[in-house]
Amino acid sequence: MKNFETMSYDELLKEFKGILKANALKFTKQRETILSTLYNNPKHFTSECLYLLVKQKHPELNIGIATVYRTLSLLEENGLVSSISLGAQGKKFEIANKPHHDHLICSECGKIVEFENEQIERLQQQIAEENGFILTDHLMQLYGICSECQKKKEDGD
Amino acid sequence: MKNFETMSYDELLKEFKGILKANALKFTKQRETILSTLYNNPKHFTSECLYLLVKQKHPELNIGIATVYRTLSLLEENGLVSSISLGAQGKKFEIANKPHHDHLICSECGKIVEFENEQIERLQQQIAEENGFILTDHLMQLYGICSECQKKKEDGD
DNA sequence: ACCTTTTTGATAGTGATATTCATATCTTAC
DNA sequence: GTAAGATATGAATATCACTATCAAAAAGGT
Repeated sequence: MKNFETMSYDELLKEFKGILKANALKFTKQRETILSTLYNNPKHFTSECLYLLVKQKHPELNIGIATVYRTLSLLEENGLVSSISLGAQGKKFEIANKPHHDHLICSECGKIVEFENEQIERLQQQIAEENGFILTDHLMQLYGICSECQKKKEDGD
Repeated sequence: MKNFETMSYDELLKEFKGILKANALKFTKQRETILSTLYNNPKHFTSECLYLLVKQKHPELNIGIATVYRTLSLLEENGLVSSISLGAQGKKFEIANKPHHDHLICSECGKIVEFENEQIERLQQQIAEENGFILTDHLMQLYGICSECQKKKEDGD
């Protein structure tokens, strides 16, 4: 898979158009708007949340929720967007123009901190090999209480 | 949270009764049967799958799917069972009387291999600390293709 | 601009899980 | 052991996130 790290929006868009052409798919306002919204808001969106934002910022498009789901799947399949499944809080998407990273999540306030650790990645690779697996992906989420919420708790007591 | 590792069934049951009493909940045949079924079948169940097994083994209970969901939630909230969310293949539950472990999952056939790696655990702890978090939990799932599915793919081509 | 193909939004459908409610079952107090 | 008061149950229904369907609209090669 291509590496989209630190790509500018123009480069990303060019990449997207290439993918569309290669698959005989069409470049539409809706698809472009979803991509640019994700690019300009580098945070974690649920499908619903992204739908509401696009609807609000671009009412003339009259975008449908189905298109958001379809486009997110398309983008994810082609590696332009990545997703994480947070149990109760649903599935969240983010633009994949950042280096690979995992997530540290505050159970109290939902704050997400991104991190990256090569040593863990190597160990994961090793574990997969030891079990005869070809590693294709992984999910690592650390849950805890962030410093702010720790303070709040102390004050509360 | 209490540590339920390598607990015998009697101990587990005593623990469960204690939890029920503490919350003014009742000890019922259904709840007991679900706990014992999980204990005696140390594998990963979907709710549906567990429902079918209990229904088959204990037809006299005439258990309802709603009770299975309710009981699994209750057990999970109290740490007696743990779950993992596999995107497409649903949520799976297992009894939590085993040492802590993570999961290596085959994306093709859904096979789950359990593993444990102290070095990764230590690194996770360290990452949380560096970010000012108190680590309470983590989720680590490695996705790949198991050796059997690798063979099948080769034969198919 | 035309013609073919793909995309769209609205709507209905799906599957997993949650809720409702009348009845059944448990626990406690006696 | 039994009655009284509580919670739990199963069946049915509702909900939620997501997917499929379909007629109308838009894209893009010519």
